Amino acid sequence: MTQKVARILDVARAAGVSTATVSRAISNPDLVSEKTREAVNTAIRNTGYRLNQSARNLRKQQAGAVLVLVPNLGNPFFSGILSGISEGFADSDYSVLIMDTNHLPTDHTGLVDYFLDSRIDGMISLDGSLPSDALKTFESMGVADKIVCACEWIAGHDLPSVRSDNSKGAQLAIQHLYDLGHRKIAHLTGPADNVLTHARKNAVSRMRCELALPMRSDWIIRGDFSLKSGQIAASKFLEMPVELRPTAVFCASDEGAMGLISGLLAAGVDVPGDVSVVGFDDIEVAEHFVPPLTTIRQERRQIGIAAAKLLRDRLGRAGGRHDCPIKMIDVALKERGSTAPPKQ
Amino acid sequence: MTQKVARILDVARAAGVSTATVSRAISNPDLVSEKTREAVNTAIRNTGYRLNQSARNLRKQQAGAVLVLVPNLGNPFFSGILSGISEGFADSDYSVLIMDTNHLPTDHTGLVDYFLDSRIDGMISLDGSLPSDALKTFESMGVADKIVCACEWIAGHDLPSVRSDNSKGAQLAIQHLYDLGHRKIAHLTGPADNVLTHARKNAVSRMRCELALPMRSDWIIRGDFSLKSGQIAASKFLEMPVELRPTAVFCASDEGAMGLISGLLAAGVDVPGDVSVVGFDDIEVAEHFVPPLTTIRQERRQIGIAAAKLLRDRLGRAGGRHDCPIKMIDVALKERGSTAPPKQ
DNA sequence: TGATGCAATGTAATCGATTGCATTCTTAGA
DNA sequence: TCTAAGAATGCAATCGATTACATTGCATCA
Repeated sequence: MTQKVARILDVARAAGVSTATVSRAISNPDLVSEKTREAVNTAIRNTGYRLNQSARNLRKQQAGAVLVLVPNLGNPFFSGILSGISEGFADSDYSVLIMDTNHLPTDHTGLVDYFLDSRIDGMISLDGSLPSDALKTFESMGVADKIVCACEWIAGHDLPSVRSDNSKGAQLAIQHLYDLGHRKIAHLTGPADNVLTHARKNAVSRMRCELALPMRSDWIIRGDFSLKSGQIAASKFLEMPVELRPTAVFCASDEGAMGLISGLLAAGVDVPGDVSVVGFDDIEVAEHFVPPLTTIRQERRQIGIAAAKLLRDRLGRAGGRHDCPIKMIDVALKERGSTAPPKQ
Repeated sequence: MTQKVARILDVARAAGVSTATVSRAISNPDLVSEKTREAVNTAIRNTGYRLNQSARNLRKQQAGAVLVLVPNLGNPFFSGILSGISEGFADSDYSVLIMDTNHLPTDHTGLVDYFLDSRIDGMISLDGSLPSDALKTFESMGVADKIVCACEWIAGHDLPSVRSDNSKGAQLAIQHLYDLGHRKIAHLTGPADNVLTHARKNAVSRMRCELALPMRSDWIIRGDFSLKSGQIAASKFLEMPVELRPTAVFCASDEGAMGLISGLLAAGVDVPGDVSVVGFDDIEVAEHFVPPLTTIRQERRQIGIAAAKLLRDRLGRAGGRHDCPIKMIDVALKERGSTAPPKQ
């Protein structure tokens, strides 16, 4: 009843060749003759043969899996990237593991084990705050060249990475507000220790100089990308004397922007009537929000695909090479309903 | 320089025992003497030995991984469940793969391959809409008893599952509105073909009878759990003649509720002043929304942990048994700012 | 004609752990 | 003192694919 699954030997017998030939027909079709290849394929079909990944992995000394490290799975921003990564590995022999760094002990010991246990061959980190210790361990284990970053990157370590053009994004946002006529422009930042926060904040500062915009220190509002921090920003806004309030806020994340807008609307401050708001990310809900959010679109799926490609390249190679490509993905302004010219 | 990683044989030599003993010391400590066990452990520490999972998997004819099937990774509702599942497998030798069914071909062929290729030993599906064909294939392959459902379940198939007490949730919501004084209560449903939609809608109907609530067919608003469908529901609401409008809406999802509220607020209908809204799920943003959302809390993390436990039990057993436990997780009403007594 | 090279295929070792069976050692009971 | 049972351990086959190396067959060229 429970018929045994076919092994490579069964295929070999059915095709009248050796297991070596079957193996080659599968992984290196060029090495076998046209005729044999067909015989093998027929035999595979007839026997219902399926390659045993464990056996292959053992023999090839690989794990057949890669790990994606996500700072917070609950953040909808990451789904598109994961989707792209999955797609990028779909036609490969790698499985994609996903892990939330929130669920990891803070020292990331468990993570190191994954490599050590040869459960994964490589890693894509969407988390720029990997502890330096963990990275050093990876380096000493010789697997550091099997790690790539996406979206965020890790300051002080030369890891290949794929990222959006954050400077350009911030530039586009400020320029858009400027073109609408805004001059008093505030910035809601991300968390203090985040690389994206710096990149975006610096670009904002540069634009401020360039366009000779007025500046007040409380127009830099510290946030952390979250909805909640947006609401807090709203109360800070409301505390400002009316004449000192900015007429526009560029937020480093869509969630922050949405929280801010909710808070402002609830207090009777109209968006975009009284204040214009620009977000960053273009997460799914952005265009369904009320008002629909003007934001900087990140091509999340593309970032994922590019990161997958980058890692696959490195997995293929012998390793040891220490180049560190940085792939920049373009961003674009999505003009929607949350921005308008300032009241004069 | 690049020292070879220690194999079990190296440990055996260092401890002065056979590989069999080392293996037993690791996987079945009871079988070896106290003394040997210590010697082996010391040897493991000294050699820096790490078990090679591929080798173990090959020998034990297992994959060492389970797959979690998510209908839509972009939906923040699932993150807590994933977190629970990860936690439930943290102390096991299983890796957790996560896959979004959106990225799968609609016939789920790729999925079937995962089992066939012995890349996974079992599966947790958060998606109740797995095609029957795929399930039949699993049955004929004899792996159907390695599948459990969580949150959603699959109508017409006897799979073990973990789910929230949806009826109770709906009951609590309606009762809460009733207690506040509402009688004209509408229901924003989920997508038509979803098991949760039915469970919640049926419970609503039952409560309507029980409490002798008035009923109009347009008080059942068809939605699909999404933010957008909430906004659409808002326009439907606004189209109703004022005297026929419900004074409260129970939504089958938080996102739907949030979309609805946004739509209503934008049109000048106050929540909860003019209409009370109750959600379902208690996703993270719910309590940060404006107004904070009254909702039915699902213990997502617990669901995940329970599902992991259920699957681990079945992975341990020989298989073939055809019991089908259903674990019900309790829900609770979270009273927040989106509900209030109706205007009289 | 014989040597040479290349393409196609086969043989068998190998990856590293697990485990059925055999063996040795202990200890209790007769 | 001898036997038997049970505990502890070792030996060696095994999981299923890959691949270094060996072999065969054929075409080409001097």
